[in-house]
Amino acid sequence: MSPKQQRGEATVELLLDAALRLYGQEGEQGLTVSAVTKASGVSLGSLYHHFGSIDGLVDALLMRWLERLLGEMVTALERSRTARTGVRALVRTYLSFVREHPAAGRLLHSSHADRLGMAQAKQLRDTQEARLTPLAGWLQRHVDKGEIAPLAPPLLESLVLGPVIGVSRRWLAVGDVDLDEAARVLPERIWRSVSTDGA
Amino acid sequence: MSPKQQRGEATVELLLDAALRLYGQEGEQGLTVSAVTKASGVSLGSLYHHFGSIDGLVDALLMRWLERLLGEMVTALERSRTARTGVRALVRTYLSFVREHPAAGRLLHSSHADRLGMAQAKQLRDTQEARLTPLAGWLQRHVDKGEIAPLAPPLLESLVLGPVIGVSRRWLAVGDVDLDEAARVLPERIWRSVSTDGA
DNA sequence: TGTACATCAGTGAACGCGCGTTCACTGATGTAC
DNA sequence: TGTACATCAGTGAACGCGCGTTCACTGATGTAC
Repeated sequence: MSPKQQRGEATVELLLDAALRLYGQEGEQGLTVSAVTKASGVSLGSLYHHFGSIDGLVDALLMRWLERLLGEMVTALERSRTARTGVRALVRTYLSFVREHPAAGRLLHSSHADRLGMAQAKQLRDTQEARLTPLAGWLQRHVDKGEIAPLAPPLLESLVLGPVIGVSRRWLAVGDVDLDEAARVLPERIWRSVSTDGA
Repeated sequence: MSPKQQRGEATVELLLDAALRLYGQEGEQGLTVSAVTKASGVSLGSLYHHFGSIDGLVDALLMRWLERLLGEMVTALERSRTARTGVRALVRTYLSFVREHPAAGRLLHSSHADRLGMAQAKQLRDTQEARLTPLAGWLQRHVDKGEIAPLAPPLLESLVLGPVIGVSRRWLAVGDVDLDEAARVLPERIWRSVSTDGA
């Protein structure tokens, strides 16, 4: 799957970069074989040599950016000692990632991502295990400590990431939301929704 | 746009129903002209007579179901007196809508919906004005009363609907979440995140 | 009530276009001896 | 260090398929007089 010669890696890089650029400009319908080859300057045959199909290329692109996002989130968590600072850091990390990589953000919210999550849930979890294990572990520790409410993990995930994704999608699609304000306000309110304390 | 003879309405109904059914079974790529005509039994020419294009049909389908969802949410709100019961009712209404109409839920979360929201934000707001005005009014009233935190409306919307959409998407795509548990747990936790009270 | 006529609704063959993919081939790279 | 060779990487013409759309036409409906 991965190139065994140096020039191969450069080609793969050119293709993935061009694909993301196109996705940012044109959306899903911009990701055609001819558009990607033209934008990257790489030949049609090379694309097929490295990715096998256009879906293979898109899957690889998704994986690459999912790994980067998860990597940043794990890093943010590892710097946090309490559950509260951790949750707040997650929220801020996600928002700044999307601000910095809007096209990647769009991609990760797209139906391609859903399709990948559906078709290859197991494979995805294997591939991203290095990222997901620390996340799950951190969560479990703070649930055990009684700081985070003992809900099913998907519910906790939705409570934390749901509003962040909502704001991100809106910022990307409509633009009528202030990311700075969101980064100021959301972390504490989201923390409230998953903490054990309170009302 | 809308049919001027009775039999026209029936045809439109057949087409929209078939399209939703296909979308539920096959996803976006199932929504082709030939698939819709075959599944509906309606001729190709009739489809173009009523909708002008396949995108026109999909847009109409989206509008129809968006209106139904918003309608149910407005109804739920009108039955609620306090901000807390209102927010909780919104959450539960959304979840039961998705449970009852999974294909429509998928459609409303799709990139088609984003595209519509982006391209026609203004037109959408005009078309759905009858639904959106009561929602915005309800929100403003309870912000004024000091029950709901005075945040920008898109942020409030994300805090309330974000987790619900997150859970719905996950239920639709992966299925590893219990909607009953979500309906039990989420309303109160979401309420916490938007209420003025507390920590 | 009857008739003429404009409009609406429905039909399906035909078209062209752009898509993803294949394939036979050339050239570059790295390795074994 | 030199050479032979297997493998990897890159190339682009060609293909076929399914897509959305057009269009000339027939039939049904409703309305005016």
